[in-house]
Amino acid sequence: MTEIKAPRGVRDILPDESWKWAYVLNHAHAVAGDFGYAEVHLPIFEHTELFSRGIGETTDVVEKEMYTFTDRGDRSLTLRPEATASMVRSYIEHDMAEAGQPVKLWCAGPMFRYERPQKGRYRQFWQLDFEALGSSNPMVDVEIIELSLELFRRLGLTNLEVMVNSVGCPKCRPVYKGRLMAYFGAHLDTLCESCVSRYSRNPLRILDCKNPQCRAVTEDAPGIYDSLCEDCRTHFTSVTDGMTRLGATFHVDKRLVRGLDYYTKTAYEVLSGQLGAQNAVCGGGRYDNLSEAVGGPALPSVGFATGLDRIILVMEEQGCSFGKRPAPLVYMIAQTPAVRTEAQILTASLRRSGLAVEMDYLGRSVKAQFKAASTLGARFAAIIGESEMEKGTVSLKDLESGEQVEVLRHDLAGKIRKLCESN
RNA sequence: GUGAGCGUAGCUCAAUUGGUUAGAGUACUGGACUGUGGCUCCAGAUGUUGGGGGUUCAAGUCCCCUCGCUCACCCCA
Repeated sequence: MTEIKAPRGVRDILPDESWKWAYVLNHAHAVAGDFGYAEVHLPIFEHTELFSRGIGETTDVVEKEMYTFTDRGDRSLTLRPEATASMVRSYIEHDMAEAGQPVKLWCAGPMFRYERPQKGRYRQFWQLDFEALGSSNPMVDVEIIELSLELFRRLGLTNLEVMVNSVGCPKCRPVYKGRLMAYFGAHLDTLCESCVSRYSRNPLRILDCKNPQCRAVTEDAPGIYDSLCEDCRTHFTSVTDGMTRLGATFHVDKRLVRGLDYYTKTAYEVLSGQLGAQNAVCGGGRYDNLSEAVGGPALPSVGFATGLDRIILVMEEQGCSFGKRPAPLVYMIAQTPAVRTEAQILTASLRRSGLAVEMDYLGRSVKAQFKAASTLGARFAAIIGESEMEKGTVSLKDLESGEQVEVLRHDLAGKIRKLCESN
């Protein structure tokens, strides 16, 4: 029998790494609290229709990256490739319009896209997703962007680039699209093969092609600002003004477009040079028409998603702190086989008083148990041997200072606490 | 889906123009130190060389297929 391995593009987050994930998630919880976003837990699969209609039939995500399957009830279901559509679905389904607007929600969890794995890109990857639903106020756009930046600030990330743009709305985007097509139509022979196909499907995407020849052409392409309608123009100005007021550093990038159809007005990305080709740590923007696209009421909203795997990758490359790796406070050492049962009783009683305690189950030598205590990063070793057994005591060694005291068994937890406080 | 590079012990890597029993470091276990960690020394255990086929007297090494990993295109978090 051949060894079964994890499927391509998915991975195990093992103890060496999982504590770092917890660190980042803790900060996400804290920031969400400070900004007034409530956590929700959404399903990992939805009706395929939610994504095909919400994200857009002709997007790459829907066309070739979804994990779609039929269940036993013959329903077409899809592992979520992103969370925004589910958020909107949930808002509509639970009539959140009744609550004060905007409704501010966030969630964390795995997303699934069938793509060729590479640095910072997995088939199952975690996103933190924040959404403010039910407001068209540009100040909410500013809050969303500031929220993402504050999270990165608290995590100690540096050298991030914030790119902002407006992608217009159904009123003015067609106008811009027309102007783009008129422009690119005259340059079709110089564009790369995929840009030629983009020309007919979604000419805006030609703008972020990395091909040098295409870039040269897009350099002189008409910018979207001249085509924006009054509403989109003032909205965009309000957003950039708001960010400037908050002291945020950002670049207006007229090439920034989105691969998902639902974006309107504000689009933004946070980039890091540490991620290789997959350089987006965070992406988001406004999506005033997503709700209607999936059959809901008008619901102007703005939000962002950030990749947890990528955040951690960048943090590691930048040498950011993840706090302290969890370690036992006390390692219980049994000198002889005869006192092992006693060691377990002591371990249990310390744990019941809320202390992190570890002990040996391999019957290893005292020396090896001390070694394990050091390796695990325990602050104290509690030693119980024949003489302690007789006297009803435990020896307690501070592994940092090397000092050792002998205390009565029922004083052990108190003594440990006292030593922790005085230091 | 396309392209390039790479698969040897749990991990990081050796192994001459193809050459006989595939090694070292690290980690692990034990000992030196029979009740005390980090340092040092000694000993022990560990492999279908990713899998399959071919060439050859002989394959970890060369060829083909396959699987996987990595990076890039594409797309995005």
